[in-house]
Amino acid sequence: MSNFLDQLNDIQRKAVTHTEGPSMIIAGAGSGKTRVLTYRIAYLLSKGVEPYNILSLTFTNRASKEMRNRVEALVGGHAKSLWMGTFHSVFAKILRTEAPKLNFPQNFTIYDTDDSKSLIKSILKEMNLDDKTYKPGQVLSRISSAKNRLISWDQYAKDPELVMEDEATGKPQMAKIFQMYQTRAFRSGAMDFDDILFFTNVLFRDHLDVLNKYQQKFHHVLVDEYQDTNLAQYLIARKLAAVRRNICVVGDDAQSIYAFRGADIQNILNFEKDYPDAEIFRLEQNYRSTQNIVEIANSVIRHNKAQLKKNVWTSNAQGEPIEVLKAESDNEEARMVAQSIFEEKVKSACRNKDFAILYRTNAQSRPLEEALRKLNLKYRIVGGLSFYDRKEIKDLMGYLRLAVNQNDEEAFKRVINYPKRGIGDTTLAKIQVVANDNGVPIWDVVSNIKLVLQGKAVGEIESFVNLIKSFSILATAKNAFEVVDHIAKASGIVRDLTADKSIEGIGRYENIQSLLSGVQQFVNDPEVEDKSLAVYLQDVALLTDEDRNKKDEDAITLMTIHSSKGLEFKNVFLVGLEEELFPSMMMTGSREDLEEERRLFYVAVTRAEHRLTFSYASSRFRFGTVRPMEPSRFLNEVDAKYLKVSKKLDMEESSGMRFSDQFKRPASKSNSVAPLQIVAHTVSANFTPSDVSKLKIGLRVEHQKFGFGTVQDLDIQSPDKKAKILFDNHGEKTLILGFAKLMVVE
DNA sequence: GACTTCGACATTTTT
DNA sequence: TGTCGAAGTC
Repeated sequence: MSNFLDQLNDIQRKAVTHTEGPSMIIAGAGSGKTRVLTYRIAYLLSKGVEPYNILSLTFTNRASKEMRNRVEALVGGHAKSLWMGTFHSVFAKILRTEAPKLNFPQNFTIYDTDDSKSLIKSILKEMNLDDKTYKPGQVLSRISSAKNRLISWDQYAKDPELVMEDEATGKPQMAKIFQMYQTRAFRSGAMDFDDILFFTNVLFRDHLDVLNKYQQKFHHVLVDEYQDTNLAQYLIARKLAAVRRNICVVGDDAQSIYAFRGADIQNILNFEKDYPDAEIFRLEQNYRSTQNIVEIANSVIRHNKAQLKKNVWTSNAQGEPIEVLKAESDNEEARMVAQSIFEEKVKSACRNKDFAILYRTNAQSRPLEEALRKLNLKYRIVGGLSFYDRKEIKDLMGYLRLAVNQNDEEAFKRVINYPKRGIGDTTLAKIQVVANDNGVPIWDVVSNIKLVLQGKAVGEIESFVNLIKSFSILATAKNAFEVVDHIAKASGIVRDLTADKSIEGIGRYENIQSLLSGVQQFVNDPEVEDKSLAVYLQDVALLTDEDRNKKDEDAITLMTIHSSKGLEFKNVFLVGLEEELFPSMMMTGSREDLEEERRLFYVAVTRAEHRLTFSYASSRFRFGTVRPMEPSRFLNEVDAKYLKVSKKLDMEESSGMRFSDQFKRPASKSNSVAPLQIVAHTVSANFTPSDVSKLKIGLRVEHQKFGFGTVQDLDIQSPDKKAKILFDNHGEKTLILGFAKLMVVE
């Protein structure tokens, strides 16, 4: 028992053994955070705490699965009864038992984002609103962020500030849509992702007996990735820990990258205020990466203002410099990356799975895939189009959901006419109107369809209703696999798919088979007690794709930086380091947004153990055309002494040059594909950079590389002072004055 | 009601 | 690029 404590450094051990009272572990990247968490749980168990009295919350299924495995490795079987999972899965489970208290059915459906959007679309249509002003995605994220802040629709409608914002953006009906959305979801017996957290809060607020039950139950509450909690999650954790006060949060403010989803970095920054008696542990030694990588990460994150004090260091080797690949196009970038992986594999006998390619957006994966395929390098893509997003899977899931919860409107609309049974939009619209007018679920209308309609549709609907009824009866009687197997056939989906002999058709059929084998696994899993379809659906609704193909095949990993959080690789390629792509165009507006992008960059860099490679291209296929790209400002922020540029550079004297200047290129005049002509500028002999304060709008200036130009605009308020300059030969550029050297021409 | 065609459109991150 | 919706046709 004490032996496993020996595997920890001093601070780690203190963090593990300090079990009474609140504590916060600030865990720098690669500092053994998961190890501390799992050892802490193992330590608690060894002290006699029962596993079902420990609640451990994570953000991703992957993290919770990994933690469970590692705890199990330490303490064996009784790790199984730990309450360990994502916020969403743990509280969906609790809500399932407490659902009647909130007037939700026990078998409530969980709407995914598509369901939510589709519901919003129908509401817009019914309200006769234009879905161009009210973009469903935007409406949803507005509703979502309200719920993350625990604002209900009626509070929303009463909030003058929110209403004014909506009026200012030309969306006065937003509050009404919000109301309709909640009403309809409720009527469908459905919660979306945000509702799970929102209604957990409602449950704990309105039913103190329930809150008390769980407060007594959970002697210890652990929260991983605390910097990513939103208000709803924060309050849940705080309430649950309010009585016993054994709350331990782990996080790294430098890795907070989910503000767009309502995460509030203040939660971690204010922990000490919330719990003045909290013990704080700082894990600052990085065991993962080389010195170069750690230092380059530090040098970038230093540009951020809001941070907790910490000093990440490592005793690892210096390591290789960070290589920078400079390409003409996205395709060339991809080829260079693939080539580099190929060579490194030969050189250092690495395996495919030692490599990861990280990018900002999923769309960037295509050229990379192509290049890897050409070199016969095996890869796998994490994220992107999920298995569960595929049409055929959604169709089948629609039937399954209906079998469990007939009020599920989105499922109903999805399958009522698939496979085709002659029930079209017109009929559906009529039914919808009746349902709305009477405030009842669609199902109530269709099961009494004769009262509403006549004609040939009636027969079709009746047989559909009977079909679903038979599924529903089956669903309570048999296990999930038997039910799904039957429904796949009886619904006609299998027949429809097997009729299609095209390659895609066969693929779709295979996906159905693959879903079936997933259900089989679920049924065969000895840890699953209740093998009903209802439980299966609850599980699967919160699952993402990664959780399926967990096979550790030997493949290069391609993924977004976001999904790389928490992982590590020997060799990391961070690609697409270009302005407007990374940092993303949408994130350069405010300092907060830009800082989040910088943290994202930090996360990417710190995934690497030995070797880190940056790459960027000077043109990229985006928005349907080839567009010229500028190197990312982040390249200018890293300390140049750690970098090694591999491609030949623009010939330039190194004397007095900052590395960052190497990344500057003239702007192209048009969006043409042609490589850019670099017009060299010979610096005047007397060139001495002028002080920033000398700059004024309208003045003539000289730049080392861009030559002469006129100052158009100045921004010396913000931390990175900028000047917009119209160069005679290079067009307009916005320069960061910290790097660009400008001389005022007298 | 089903199927086709065309044009507009937008492309950040995810439980 | 590829998806989606609207409009037109059978």
